[in-house]
Amino acid sequence: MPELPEIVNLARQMDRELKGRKIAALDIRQPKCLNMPPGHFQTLLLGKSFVQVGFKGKWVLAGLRAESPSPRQPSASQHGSEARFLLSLGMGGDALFHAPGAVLPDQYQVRMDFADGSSFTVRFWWFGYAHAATPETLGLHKMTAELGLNPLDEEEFSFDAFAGVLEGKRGGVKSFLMDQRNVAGIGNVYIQDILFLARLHPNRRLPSVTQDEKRRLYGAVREVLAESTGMGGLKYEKDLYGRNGRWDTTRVGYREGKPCPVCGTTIEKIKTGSTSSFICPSCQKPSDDA
Amino acid sequence: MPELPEIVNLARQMDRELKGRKIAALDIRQPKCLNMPPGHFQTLLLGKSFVQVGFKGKWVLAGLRAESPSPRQPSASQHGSEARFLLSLGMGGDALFHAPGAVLPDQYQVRMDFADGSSFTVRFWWFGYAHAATPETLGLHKMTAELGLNPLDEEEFSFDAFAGVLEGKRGGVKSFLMDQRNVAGIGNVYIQDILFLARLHPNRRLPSVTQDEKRRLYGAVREVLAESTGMGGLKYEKDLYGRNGRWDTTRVGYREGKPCPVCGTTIEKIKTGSTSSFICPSCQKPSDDA
DNA sequence: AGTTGCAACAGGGA
DNA sequence: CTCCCTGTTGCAAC
Repeated sequence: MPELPEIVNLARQMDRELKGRKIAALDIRQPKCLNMPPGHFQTLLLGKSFVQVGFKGKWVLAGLRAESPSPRQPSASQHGSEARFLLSLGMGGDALFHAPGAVLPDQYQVRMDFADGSSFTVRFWWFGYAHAATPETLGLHKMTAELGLNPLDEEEFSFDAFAGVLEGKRGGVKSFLMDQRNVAGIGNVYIQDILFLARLHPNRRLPSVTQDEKRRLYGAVREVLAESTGMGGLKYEKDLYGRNGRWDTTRVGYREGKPCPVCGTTIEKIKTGSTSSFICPSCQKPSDDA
Repeated sequence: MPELPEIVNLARQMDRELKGRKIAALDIRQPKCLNMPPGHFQTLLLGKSFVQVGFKGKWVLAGLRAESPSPRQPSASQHGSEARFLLSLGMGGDALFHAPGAVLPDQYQVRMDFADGSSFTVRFWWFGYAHAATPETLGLHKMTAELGLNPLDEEEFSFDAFAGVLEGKRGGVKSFLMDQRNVAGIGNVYIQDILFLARLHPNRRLPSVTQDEKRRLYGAVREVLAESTGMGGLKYEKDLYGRNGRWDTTRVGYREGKPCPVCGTTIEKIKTGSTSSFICPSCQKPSDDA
């Protein structure tokens, strides 16, 4: 579940399903994916319950709290009672909920067992992170602290805000959108259809992008991400219950050799920096500077 | 007098000529070339006498001291009595000594008048610096503090030291030698003949440079710089007394269209990054990676 | 299919 | 023909 639409849906499901569940046990099979020694990680999370689950870019951010021994105690006196759980699926993988008694998968990097017998397993295909923090250290968590605009938030991701982040940048349009410090949540899947809809070549230099093209790009980001989010994310990715999404890269992404849905020209796969891009050479012409 | 051979000769002459001379007045016509407000600059240098003059890369470094009011006073008690004068001619210019009564040039950025009526003028063609420091702040002077090996010092610039600085670097051989943090004093004039003698293309990647080629490169650096230093520097540059040097770029530097002195092939002028290079396309073949 | 950190590189400015 | 600073790009690592 790499990119923003999948993360949004996963976080929403986790919020509903995990809220109130108390972490009774932690099975950490790959300590390397943590940001601290396993013992410290356990100390931070064990015995705490999920309060709410949200997202930030490609990260799931969960807030947990220890159940107050005396409910009338003011929260200020509950030292160390709050924690944050931060999850990044990296290049893919899944995060699954298992009802009490359900069969657990063989492979996972981290497993949480809840007090009621249900479980939560996290499996990475490659390079994922299961991090923990306190409210105080959350700001020091670089991978989430420096994330840029949330493209699904209409207030935050206004056209003016988008144009403001673009201001003065000189690189290519693809590397700009994939830099999580600018806009948070776009990866190498959704970028393909975004650039196709905006009719921009991936290597197009930002200084030459016109106001009209900025508008198209802005609209394409919103359209593609909202569309997939509404369809439960990519059809190749699984949600919290192992169900696949319904969105497919129906335009150009990963469709080399097939015809462009607009003009019929054969879609090409090209190398752009260290990543691959899929373009319609007719709809997304390289510019003089691209 | 941009590069090391000219600076070495200038510093040597300044050491002999200026030693003991006391700065009686300072005429600062271009405050931008200083590293502090003119008033502070004057406070540091006025009334002090040159003690010795040396060099570091393309910089002339002079030590000055206030004459001790009581010669038997230990130096530790003479607070603020020492100063450093740092001079960089940038892309060219001259630093001239004028005997008492001599006619001064019309144009200069900084003029020093000495107590005996003699003078010293500094003129930049472009971007030069006349800086001052105390013994305490000298280490904070980034432009001189981070300079690398002195290629004219046989002890310091041993082949092993040279190979040590090369170790692990992955860029091109020209940008390596022109980076003053590696070896200090080589600019775009001497680099041309150095690379020609070493038979290396400017863009040759360091990881592919063989031990033999490293030896050739090391020898070429020493040979070219020592040769020019012994001839008083470049024939287009002037020394402290306005006299030109005798060294010319006799091999390939700035000789596009003329024949290579070794094989007769026509010398080419090529763009290498942001600087120009002059090569014999036959003697300095580009490698697979260059 | 991702992110970091570093080295190398390019552009603008003094 | 110089240098510094900044942003960008490429590479290796996890």
